[in-house]
Amino acid sequence: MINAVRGTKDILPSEIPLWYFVEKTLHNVSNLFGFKEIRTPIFERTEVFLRSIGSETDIVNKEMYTFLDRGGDSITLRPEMTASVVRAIIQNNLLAENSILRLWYYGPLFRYERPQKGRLRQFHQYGAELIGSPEPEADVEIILLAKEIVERLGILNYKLLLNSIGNRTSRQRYKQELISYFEKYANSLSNDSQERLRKNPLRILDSKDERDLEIIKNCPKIYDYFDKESLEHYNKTKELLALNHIEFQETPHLVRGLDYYTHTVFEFQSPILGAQDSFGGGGRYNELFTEFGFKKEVAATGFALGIERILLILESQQKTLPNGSPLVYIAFNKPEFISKVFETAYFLRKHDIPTLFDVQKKSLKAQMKEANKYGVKFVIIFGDDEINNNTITIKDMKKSEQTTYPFEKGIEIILNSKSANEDN
RNA sequence: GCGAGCUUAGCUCAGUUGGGAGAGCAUCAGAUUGUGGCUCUGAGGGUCACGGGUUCGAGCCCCGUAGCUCGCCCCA
Repeated sequence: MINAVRGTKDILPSEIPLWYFVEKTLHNVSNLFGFKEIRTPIFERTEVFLRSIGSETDIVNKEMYTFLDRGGDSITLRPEMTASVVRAIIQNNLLAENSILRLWYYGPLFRYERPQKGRLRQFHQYGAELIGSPEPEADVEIILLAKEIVERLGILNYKLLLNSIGNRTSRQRYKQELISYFEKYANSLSNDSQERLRKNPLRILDSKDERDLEIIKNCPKIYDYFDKESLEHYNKTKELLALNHIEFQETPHLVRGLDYYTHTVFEFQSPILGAQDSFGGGGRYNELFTEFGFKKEVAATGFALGIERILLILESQQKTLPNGSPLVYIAFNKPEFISKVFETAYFLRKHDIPTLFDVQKKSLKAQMKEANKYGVKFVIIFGDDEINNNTITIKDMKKSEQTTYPFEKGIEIILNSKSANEDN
């Protein structure tokens, strides 16, 4: 037996209704906020991600699906989408005609990691980017969009964590202070954190190690190193969130894993997800466009949601949706009646009536069983009597009642029942 | 990259000092020969992950391999 590769999975028919529900919600809310969809290729030149994500991040160092194509170019399956979107904006010159862009995206991403609960090698994200505004209003609009989706999906017991990591100069100053602080305790830090001290000291703040936590408790606070711009941006953001009655938890140690963030960062968490409790997150990335070599700075802010993690949450909340049933099953008695069956099915389908019938030469009884299993509303029965008299027997499966009509009349009844059935 | 646990029928699992491979659900077929759901009867389906070893004998003990799951790192 050949299995799907590690960390990938099939989305089976029984799961599709929930996916549709989530996708429909994403479309609707994006639309409500005036965001337009953008679709980019699922692979890019490796350079796109090297520039944006940060060369010291784990994503770049050990998680990318990178290969040389037949032309010798280094190609990478996208591990996130913001970089692709920025590349597409620049390449297509989308900022020439708009000073601001409201974009959303949805699709599969790839990261080479050990799979575990809520973590796959191919997974899906929805994301939205508000590009062209440095104002806190934009950050808040993004958070409002995220929250509206989360609420409409019916996710319970989630938390919104908020922090700011300031602008570049503030962060540089803070980073220096952090390094000199942690160096004093370098020998007491966990191995992971000693590594972080070299590569990305900010991430020590996010450690779960108990020894680290003890040391982190008294470390310098980032807010003390903010310059005027950073402080004002952060305060204004919090103020606007309060204005919108958004509850959040200020989390000074919230540091996200991608290097391109500035100022606002935030994360949505759910307790049911276990070790990976974050199902969405984002923040501001004012420096990403210049990283790409764009001629001027473009302020931007955005977020992404992990679809599989959202589905885990919804499943834990027993959220299920019915799989749509065909309306009509045509059962018949003798193989030679098949021409009548095809003819009737053709007509009904032309009139948008979902119709199916047996293609295994099953007994009438077995056909009824199958009809029942599919949950159809009506079974049309063609037996000897119906064929000989040009009639049609319609059985209402719910009421368990059946009536024989002249053929034309019976068909009319089916057509008329469609509108009444449409709300499921 | 590191650590732990699991792997018996399509699915969920039971298998008690190592000696008969089982249940429920699902599937299929019957229960006055045109008709589903409930009930009853019956049937099919397993090299007990794979490969070695110990033993008269292994699903059960030992070693190895693979797969899955969970955790660390990191992230959605």
